[in-house]
Amino acid sequence: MTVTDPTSPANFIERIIEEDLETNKYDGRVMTRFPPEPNGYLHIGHAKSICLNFGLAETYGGLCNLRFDDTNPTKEEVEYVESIKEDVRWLGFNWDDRLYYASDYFEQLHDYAVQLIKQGQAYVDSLSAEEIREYRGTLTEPGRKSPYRNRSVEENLSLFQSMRAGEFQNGVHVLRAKIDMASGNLNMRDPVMYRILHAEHHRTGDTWCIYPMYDWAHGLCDSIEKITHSICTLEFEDHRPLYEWFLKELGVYQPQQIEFARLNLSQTVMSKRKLLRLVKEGYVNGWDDPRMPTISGLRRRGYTPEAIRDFCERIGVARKDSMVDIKLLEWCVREDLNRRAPRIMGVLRPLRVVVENYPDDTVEELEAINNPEDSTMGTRMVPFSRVLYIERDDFREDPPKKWFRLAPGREVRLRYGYYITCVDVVKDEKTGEIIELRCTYDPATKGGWSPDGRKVRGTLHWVSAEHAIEAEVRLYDYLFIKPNPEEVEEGQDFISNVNPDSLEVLRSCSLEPSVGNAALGSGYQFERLGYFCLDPDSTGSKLIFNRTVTLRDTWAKIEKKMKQDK
RNA sequence: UGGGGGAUCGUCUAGCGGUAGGACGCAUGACUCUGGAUCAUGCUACGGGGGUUCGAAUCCUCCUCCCCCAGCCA
Repeated sequence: MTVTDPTSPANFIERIIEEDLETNKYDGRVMTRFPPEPNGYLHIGHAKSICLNFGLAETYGGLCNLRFDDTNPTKEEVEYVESIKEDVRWLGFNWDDRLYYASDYFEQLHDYAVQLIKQGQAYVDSLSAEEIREYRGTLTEPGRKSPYRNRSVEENLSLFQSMRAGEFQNGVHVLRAKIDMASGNLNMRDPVMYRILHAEHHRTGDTWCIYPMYDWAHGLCDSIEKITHSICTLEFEDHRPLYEWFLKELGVYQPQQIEFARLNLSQTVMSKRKLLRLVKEGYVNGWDDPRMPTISGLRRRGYTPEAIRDFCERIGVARKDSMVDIKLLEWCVREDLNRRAPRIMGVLRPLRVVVENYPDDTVEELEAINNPEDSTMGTRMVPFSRVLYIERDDFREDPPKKWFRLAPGREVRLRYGYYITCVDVVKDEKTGEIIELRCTYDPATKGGWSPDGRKVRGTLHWVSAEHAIEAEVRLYDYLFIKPNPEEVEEGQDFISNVNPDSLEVLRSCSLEPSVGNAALGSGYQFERLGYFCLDPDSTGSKLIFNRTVTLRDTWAKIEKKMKQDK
């Protein structure tokens, strides 16, 4: 009970697979697939599915295919295909040469449809879309049989042939499976297999004007690819009987469909439709906006594939609807970046500090550790001079209790530098705004140590004004103000929960000179502030950093608690 | 009032007839040249009622609540 068996299955799907392996159900094979529809960008919910499918294949010595479910040419585009491939690859998964498209199988799918017609199990229906809906019945009432349901095999064959040949306009006919109009499962009430769509397909062009529906195509694609475990989300549970019916009636190889609960993440939305709305209505700046839960957004934000994979592992796999706290995602990226990100000093809201007793013609290079978690990352030199910037937040004219940082008369340590004491505060005469601090330093404390061993609680980050690199920094907060954006007043929708302050742009930040050669996307820890990465909007003359996530901020908690206690 | 699923700490998840565990979160403390990291300690959980059993989160039964399905979307 206290020790987890490391070889035991991590979730119910692994348990099923292990049982199948034991009973030799699929000759010891494990074959999965990730089947996105190329009609939008991948998000963190897809990452869960990707990690699951590719991960399962990996742990059981199987393979996972990447298959585009491109059966609806009116919604799908090559652009999405490319972005999906990039995202899966970036996450660290490899499909080798097993890149497939449902459209690769259109001819086979068509032949199988002909077979079903010949078996008397599919028919061409000529009811309109509205009529089909009416005939389908409701949740509590059975459906009615279409008047076209008893067309002869010959007539069905000929009509279907004409459908394929383009002799009809959109919507005139459909091909339906003949199953059971009285079934309690609506999916079994003669589901549509093919519809007429005179549309250009991103891969097959105008070869086809009839396109297979999901239920018809998906199971057959799985069957053709000899998938063993076809993993999908809970809403397809009702489709499983149909999935099995098609394959059984056709007498072809039958994988098993297994459903799991999709990921919901607090403080964000996950449906493509809603994400699209955020983009279209300008609440964010595109699909890769760092506030978006898309893979491309997370990547731009500075999340690492390792962090995302770790997250997907930690959230587990089950059949229960749930909402994962976004704080777990944040913890995962901190955990990863803490180990790997080089540290630098950067001041977001600079406050000028003049060290009065420091010579104004001197610059010292002080040694700083690149990563205290990893000594192999070495050290670097940072310049120190008479005029510095510190963080405005690190100074209080009238400090509260437990304040370790700078205040009039207080002494603090400048990280890797000297101890300084604030001796004067210079203000703008008109506005009263603090524009400069006058300090003195103790030359004996070079490097941050005092020979007399006196205690200094506060350590501040800083940059030398003369040497600083100016940069823009974008701070991000949650996109929605509520953990569950769907929780709204009557008559409102999730848009009413958009956080108006999810983006704060700081245009004159000062960073230590060593970040001048920062590489795109690589993460840094700005000491005491958080993790940041260079944004692709950067140009040669202007650096732009995104804040990936803050560091844990104990002081903020203390301050918050003190306010609450009052 | 059809069909299909699901209910375990605040959150996610383990458990598969034998003392309900882990992670995140939160709280407190230790340590620290990042109020970071780390470490330690703690935190009102088995939806409810019956039953079987020496023993039930687990098996049976009744109930309650939640989710999904009426696209020629996936």
